Amino acid sequence: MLRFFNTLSRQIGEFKPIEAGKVRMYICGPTVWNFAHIGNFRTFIFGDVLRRYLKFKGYELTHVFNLTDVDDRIINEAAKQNISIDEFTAPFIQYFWEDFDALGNERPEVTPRATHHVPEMIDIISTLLENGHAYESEGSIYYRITAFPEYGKLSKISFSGNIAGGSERIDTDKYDKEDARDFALWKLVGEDEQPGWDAPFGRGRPGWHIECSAMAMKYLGETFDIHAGGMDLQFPHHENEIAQSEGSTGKLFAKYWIHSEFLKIDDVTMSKSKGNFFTFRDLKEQGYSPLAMRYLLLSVPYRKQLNFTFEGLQGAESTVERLRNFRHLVRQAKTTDGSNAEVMALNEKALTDFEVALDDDFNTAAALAAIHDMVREINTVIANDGLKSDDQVVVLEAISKFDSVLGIFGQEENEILDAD
RNA sequence: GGCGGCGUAGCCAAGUGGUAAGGCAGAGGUCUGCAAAACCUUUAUUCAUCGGUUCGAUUCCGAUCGCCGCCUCCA
Repeated sequence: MLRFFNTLSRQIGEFKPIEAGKVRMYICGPTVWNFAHIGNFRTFIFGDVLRRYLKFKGYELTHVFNLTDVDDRIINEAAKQNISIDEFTAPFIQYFWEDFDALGNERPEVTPRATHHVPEMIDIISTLLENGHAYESEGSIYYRITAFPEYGKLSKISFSGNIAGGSERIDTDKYDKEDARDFALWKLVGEDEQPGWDAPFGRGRPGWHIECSAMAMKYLGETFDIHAGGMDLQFPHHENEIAQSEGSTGKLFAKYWIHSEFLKIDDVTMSKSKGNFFTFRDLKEQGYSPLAMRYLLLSVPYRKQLNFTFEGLQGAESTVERLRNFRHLVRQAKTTDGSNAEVMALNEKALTDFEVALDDDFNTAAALAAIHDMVREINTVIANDGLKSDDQVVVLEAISKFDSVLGIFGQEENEILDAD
């Protein structure tokens, strides 16, 4: 029975999809203004494991993973280079998918781009204007938070207690909003200014949050099962998505919310703004393998902060090598007919432990331990007694099952050795 | 100021009211022509500190210290 932590309820509970046997899931993807760093990939790799595990559990999955290809950073960078935002983002989109694939992630069913869904965003904004959840001010459109009493239900942020320590940031807003918390749905853009889209309420460009609402509801419906993303998106991004979506439909937006924790480096959050980040390419150039990076990022459960160190990455490299050697050893083992009860039992136990671990809030650390236990024990059997033909088959099947979820064994590179 | 999380061996890390999974690194050994791989043994009387509850706490409660995050663009 799959159980996991739902940010909405702040509790671990059983997963019950809206429609039996099917899961509709949305995960916030990258803003393609730069190379994604491995902190970003921690979330995306976890999302991939989440995706694969749902399939492992037999669910039919529709997984939407968006690309944000319009925002202030992109507009500014494109302007600096005097090119369109599409020209600016094109290479980063390509790099992103290259890195995403190289790290062993499966492509989601739908990977929409924000700029291709502006009409959908305009529709939602129109609805919000009609039903009083949005208003116009100086040509831009803002969300009226007072019209959505449940605002704050995801992040549990209380606005009654004032933010004495840091409120000056909110109050410095230069726009004319009814309430400091209100956020932009549509930003006014001049006639010649790019990028800009025509809407019934004026030429402009979408706010960040509305993108995800529009893409999620377009492909998954007004209510869907799981919405995931990084911790930092919990507020305000996800809170605002809920406000926009539920404000326009009057229905529950997402039933389960999952947030993955940060990657830290030297005990500080790895982020572009802090400048302390490594991209996939940085590490690749230094000779580290994608499998080791993936292993390292999965070795700590997703709800716990992970401190990135090169010592840890080096260790992951050794560990992955050991796992790959094991598979190779099993494949190569000279077998005799029949089966060994001990191996069969070890195999069963590993599969059970693996599933129990992941059923328990996606405990990848415990799932890996289950694999290691099996590897060690069966290595011993191989060293002492050799392998029976049936053992070989079931063990290879088990590895394949583990890897259908985790993706840490990688491709078979030494097929020549197994050519027989 | 508000809210949340964390503190387990050299490093990463799971976990439970009954006496510490797993991985990496280190040490010794087996195997091997050498090496690699693999295997075996070994590495926390102890789970930040101090109290409390309990027959018994790392696990529950309280306090303290330390670290991190969100409240502002960020996976």
